[in-house]
Amino acid sequence: MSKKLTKRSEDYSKWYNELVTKADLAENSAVRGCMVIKPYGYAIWEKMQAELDKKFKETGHQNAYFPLFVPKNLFEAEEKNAEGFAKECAVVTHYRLKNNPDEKGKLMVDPEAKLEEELVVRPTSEAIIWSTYKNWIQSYRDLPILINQWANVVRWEMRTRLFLRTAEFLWQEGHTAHATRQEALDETILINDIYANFVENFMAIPVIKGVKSESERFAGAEQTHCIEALMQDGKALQAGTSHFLGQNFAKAFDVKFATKEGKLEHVWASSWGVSTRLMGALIMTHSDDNGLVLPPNLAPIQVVIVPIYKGEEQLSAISEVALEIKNQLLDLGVSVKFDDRDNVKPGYKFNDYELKGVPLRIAIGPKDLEKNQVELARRDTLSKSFISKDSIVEVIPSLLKEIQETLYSKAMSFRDEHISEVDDFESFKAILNSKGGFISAHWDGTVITEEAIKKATKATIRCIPHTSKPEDGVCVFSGNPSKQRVLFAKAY
RNA sequence: CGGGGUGUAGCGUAGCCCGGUCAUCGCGCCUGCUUUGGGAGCAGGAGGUCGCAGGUUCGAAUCCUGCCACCCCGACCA
Repeated sequence: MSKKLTKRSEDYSKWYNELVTKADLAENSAVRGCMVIKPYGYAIWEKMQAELDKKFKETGHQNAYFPLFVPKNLFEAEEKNAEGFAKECAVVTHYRLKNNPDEKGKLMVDPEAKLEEELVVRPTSEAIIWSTYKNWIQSYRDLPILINQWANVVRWEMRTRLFLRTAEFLWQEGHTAHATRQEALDETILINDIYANFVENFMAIPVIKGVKSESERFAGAEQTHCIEALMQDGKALQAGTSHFLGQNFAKAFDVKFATKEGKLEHVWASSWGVSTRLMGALIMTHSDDNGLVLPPNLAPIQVVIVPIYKGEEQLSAISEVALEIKNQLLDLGVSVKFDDRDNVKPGYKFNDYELKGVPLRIAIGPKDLEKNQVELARRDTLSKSFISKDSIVEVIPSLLKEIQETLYSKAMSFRDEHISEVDDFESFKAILNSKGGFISAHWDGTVITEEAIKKATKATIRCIPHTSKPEDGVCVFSGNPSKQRVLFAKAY
């Protein structure tokens, strides 16, 4: 196995796969289309979870948990939703195995143990949750219901990719019920804003907020709000979605409530989610040929201290200083690792922590002890400098903050450089195939045109941005009149 | 599900056309010594049903058939 990563510019997919496995985030599982998230990767996910969970609770949401299995008759209740997910459902049909009489030591599915009602492994939980909400809601006094669950879901995708599209993935899904249309709409937008703030401020990934076109909308939703990010290869990635479900699920599951006036009405709903796919976005937005680059807010290790020494004596002298620094930083809430492993050399450690994206590295050797200094290296810029040992406590926290901001603004300028305003289809195709990124173009609003563009270019409408101003123009494909620009891109 | 490719030690691989000391090499792992300011060196060592099941043959990693898995490109998707 070569020590260096494949270069990003040479083979983007290969670079990505190597990075994910070599940085110890995750690996392919022996189970088809599934992945194993390793401790280092999971630590990052946990930080993301904690931050999001805090935001949900601050806005009045509660966590709960619903079953993994959805009886088929419940699943099919909301027709559009069922239809949208039908092709990718794993289904439990039996509940027992038995010894295979023809092959010793082998098991077989017991044909006697066939389930009368098949169980769908949830690809999303609207059905099971709404069948439950039916029992929880009688009056306007029971509303709103603001519930989130952290769970795994299964979608039997044809082709999978670490973090971005696995057969099983972890996510949070919120499911809310409201008395009025407006309240449900407000919730939908509130959550999309929470997602945007989280992804921008914590993950340092700039996003575009908008709504999906009809054909890209969640199955069973009236409106799908989303945040769209741009990866370094010029492809877009849907980073989160928040759906306004109207009364579709309430009608499908017959969920009604008595209003103040004593009338019976169907409740209004939203659902929303982000998944471990965000890990993919994190990796693809910031990383380089040396490996992962983690924003300090999400880095499980923010600072690593590497000693450089000959012999026991030097090591113990350096350790003393290193541990003093470590404790000072821990007191400031900075997570620090002192790597005093003796079986690998400093150069190995330097490369290893660069691969793992640790934002700051402190190296301490005998020369530094003499000069009362340390060597400080930034992961994002790969630059090194010497700072006085006594200034560490001031420098590090502000530097971590600076790195966080630098990563964001770097990603932001890359993103902005890759939004092209285009008015004819030839340039549309040319730009899409040369520099990629988002293409802001007029669209006549029809599904037919959207389909035709997708067929011709593989680009889809990522969203109709909230910032898109009304502007008269003609559709880049059909030449029909258009009222505003939308964003196209090739997407993951 | 269509088109292409791959399966050899924990990882990455050579060998396959042309069957016969062919199981190769690198990384990693173990032991010892020397090393330590950007992926250490030397010496010794452990580790393999050559994806699975059949077949052809005196003899199969190599040829044939079937199956399985994975990867890439389409269709599908967060």
